[in-house]
Amino acid sequence: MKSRRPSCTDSGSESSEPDSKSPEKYETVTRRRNAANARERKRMQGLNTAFDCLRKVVPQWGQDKTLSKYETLQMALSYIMALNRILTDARRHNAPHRQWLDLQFDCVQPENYPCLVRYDSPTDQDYIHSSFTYPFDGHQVHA
DNA sequence: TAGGCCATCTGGTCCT
DNA sequence: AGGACCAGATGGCCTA
Repeated sequence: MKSRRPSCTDSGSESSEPDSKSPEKYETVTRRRNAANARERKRMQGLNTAFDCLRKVVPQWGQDKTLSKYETLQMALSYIMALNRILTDARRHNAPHRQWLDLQFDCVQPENYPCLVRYDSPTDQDYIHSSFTYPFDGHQVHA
């Protein structure tokens, strides 16, 4: 995790000038602003923690570079749709053998990444690739 | 150097 | 009144 923002002081509010007519009011405004900044920082950190959790669950091709927030959301969306499709197809084909369903879930387990899937056959490979369509091109979601 | 991504600050709005 | 959430602005870091 990068630590940033060396140019701005941690306390913030240097740039803005609260009403300086009353020193007390100035202090109150400054204190509240700093508190709000701290809360916002904490909130964003929580959000980033959530993104990190999501990145761990979501497939990630090529581990050299972490997904951006936008990419993570897109990937999560695509991942959910892929899983949903697997379930739908299982129902449609009446899934006579639970083994089949297990195989599909096996194929999209995160621990199998970055390859994404464990291919048992060329057919499986095609199926999963068609199920999982993260839109690297143009950030479009293909349903 | 430009563009992408990000952290932080800030003011506004809504809710408790 | 104060906290949570949000979006815009700003500036730093990194990579092609």
